[in-house]
Amino acid sequence: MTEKQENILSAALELFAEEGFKATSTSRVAKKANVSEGLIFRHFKNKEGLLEAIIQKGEEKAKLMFADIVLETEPKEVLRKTFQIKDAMAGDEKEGAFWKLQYKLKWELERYGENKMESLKVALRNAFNKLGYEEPEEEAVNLMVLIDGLATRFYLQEGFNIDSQIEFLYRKYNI
Amino acid sequence: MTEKQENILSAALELFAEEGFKATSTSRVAKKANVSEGLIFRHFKNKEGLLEAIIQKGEEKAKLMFADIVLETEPKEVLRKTFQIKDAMAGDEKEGAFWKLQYKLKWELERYGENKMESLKVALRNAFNKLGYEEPEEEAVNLMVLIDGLATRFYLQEGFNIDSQIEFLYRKYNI
Amino acid sequence: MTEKQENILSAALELFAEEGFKATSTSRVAKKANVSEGLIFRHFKNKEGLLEAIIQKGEEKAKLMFADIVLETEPKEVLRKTFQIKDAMAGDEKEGAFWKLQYKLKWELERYGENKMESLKVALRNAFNKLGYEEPEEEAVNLMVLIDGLATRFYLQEGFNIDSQIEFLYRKYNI
Amino acid sequence: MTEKQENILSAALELFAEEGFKATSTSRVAKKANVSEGLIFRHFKNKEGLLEAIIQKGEEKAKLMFADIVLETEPKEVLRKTFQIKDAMAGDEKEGAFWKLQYKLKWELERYGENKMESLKVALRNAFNKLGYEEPEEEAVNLMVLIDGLATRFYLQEGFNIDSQIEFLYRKYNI
DNA sequence: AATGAATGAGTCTTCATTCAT
DNA sequence: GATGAATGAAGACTCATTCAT
Repeated sequence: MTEKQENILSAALELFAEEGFKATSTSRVAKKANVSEGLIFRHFKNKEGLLEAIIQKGEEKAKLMFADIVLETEPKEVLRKTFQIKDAMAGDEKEGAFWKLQYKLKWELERYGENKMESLKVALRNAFNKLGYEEPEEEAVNLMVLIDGLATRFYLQEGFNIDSQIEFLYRKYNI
Repeated sequence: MTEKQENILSAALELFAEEGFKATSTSRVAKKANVSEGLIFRHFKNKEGLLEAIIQKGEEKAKLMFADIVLETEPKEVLRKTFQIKDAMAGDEKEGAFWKLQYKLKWELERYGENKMESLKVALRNAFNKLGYEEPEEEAVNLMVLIDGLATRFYLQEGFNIDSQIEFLYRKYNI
Repeated sequence: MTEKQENILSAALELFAEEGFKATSTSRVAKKANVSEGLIFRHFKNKEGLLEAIIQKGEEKAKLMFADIVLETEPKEVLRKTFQIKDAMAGDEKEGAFWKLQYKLKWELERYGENKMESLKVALRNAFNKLGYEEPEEEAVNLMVLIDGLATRFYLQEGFNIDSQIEFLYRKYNI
Repeated sequence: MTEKQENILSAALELFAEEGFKATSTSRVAKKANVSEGLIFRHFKNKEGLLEAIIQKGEEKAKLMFADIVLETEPKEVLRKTFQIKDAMAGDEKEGAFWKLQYKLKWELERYGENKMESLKVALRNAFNKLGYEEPEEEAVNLMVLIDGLATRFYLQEGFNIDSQIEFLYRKYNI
């Protein structure tokens, strides 16, 4: 992967996350990456190919994060680590942009199955089970839904204080 | 408001909700509304003017719904009615499309302040207060965030069982 | 059919006939027709749609010409009229261009069935039959093949004297 | 001439003959020849240089064929050998493609003078003269025109029975 | 000799918008 | 109020060609 290829990838990631996939023109990506427009197509074939490449690259990072949660045995730690997803979302430009892109794409393309979340659900269900919750399955789903909501607010509602809200959840879940 | 104007409005509502604002061309709106493309601009000036008109029209419906919740004094009823937002989201084509559009636009344009939700928050805070919750403000915000998450799932995750999840919440909130 | 539409059509006809279909850019057609490039697509949908429109329009002219031959009962007159196809090929800019286009397209796109020539073959076979030729079918095909050859030379070989060659054929066929 | 150079040449020959010169991209030639695109330009300078090389290589083959006809003294044999051009057109992939390319290019680029055919005309004129035809010059031209027509049909009209047509000509010319 | 990265000009096409009628 | 013709700018993508290695 040449330097220019990397430039394209990260320029596109930021622009897609900021403006959306359709709304971002390949010419703007090229300009931001300081690259001729044609090069995008030579390397990624399509605008979609470009998107695919971005996603695939990020997916690996995501898997690592989930793996860390899934392997955790201490139930409270599972919950705590789950809430730390927020740190990824608020991470450096590239990491944060990637997570924002995930949600943007969900809404724009209605693509991206939740199946890759399945392992997280299993981990959460186990954790809630161990913690004695009566409906661990529902609790797990509920928590994941809540995280989608938090992401929505975090990315879209200017001034939303996600930290205080997460602290509240720490208290609520007693962790 | 002539019939053709209405046609344009509802055609645009559906298309914007389905495909997104940018991705929907005025020509497709015109075709779906059985109207010449020029007419859109005569009536709404802009593509954005068209969006504005849709939003404004829907806003009124939304206000009515929130008003009903805000005026409610029985705290458990406040919660129950809040969860009934789901029925609106699952409503007939136009109502459902309108709510979907709200979220789509949030992500696409990152516009639409939450201020119109402020009244709902107040109502929920009061309700949680009356119900003896220790942190009514945080509980209110938490519930609203949860609703955003539920909407995300409802619209995007094929096969998501929102009803069972809401029933779970009924139990959780003991209503 | 507005004036601009006609302009597009005849500009395209000339350019396609001169340079070929693929080699002619829609932007050059637009420029030659004094028209915005977009208009081509509004009226003809595609570059191919434009070609289709040209062909269909010319096809009618061709049918008329063949009809005149087919209805002729005097066999020598049938042959004479067949050779008059040359006058069409050498006709005014539009007519000449149309016939040239036919051959260009044959070679460029390998499209255009000969079935529309079938009626001409029948007429020629009958004529040769009446004139006592022993193999009227083969004579008919041979003459049509010869005409393809003449067209090839007429359009491509600078300085080819088609008239003297046709006069020779008049003598050969004794007409 | 290295092996890769040969690969390029024959890949280009086939593609040009199949799709036309303009319609064939250098990238497709490179792909078909299993060669980097740059190599085409290193060896042939231009896309046109590539064409030139193909033509020049083929020209030699053509000269050999014509030479055989020209040196023939028996007039009927001259005619017979002329009709055997068909065997070259129907020859193996490379030989057939080369002849098809000749005609394709005639129509696409309107290049390729007939002067290289001049020697064939002389041979035919002599033959017709010896055979006692009254207008040997015109007969010669006529036959060559006919061959262009036969080529047109052979390459473009699916199902055209060129053999039966040539047999008919054998009878007609009494050879 | 050979590659593969890189480019700039050009291709077809779509889009929001204007205007005469 | 309503149409449909018309446009200019921008969109994704392709192409012949160059150049460093």
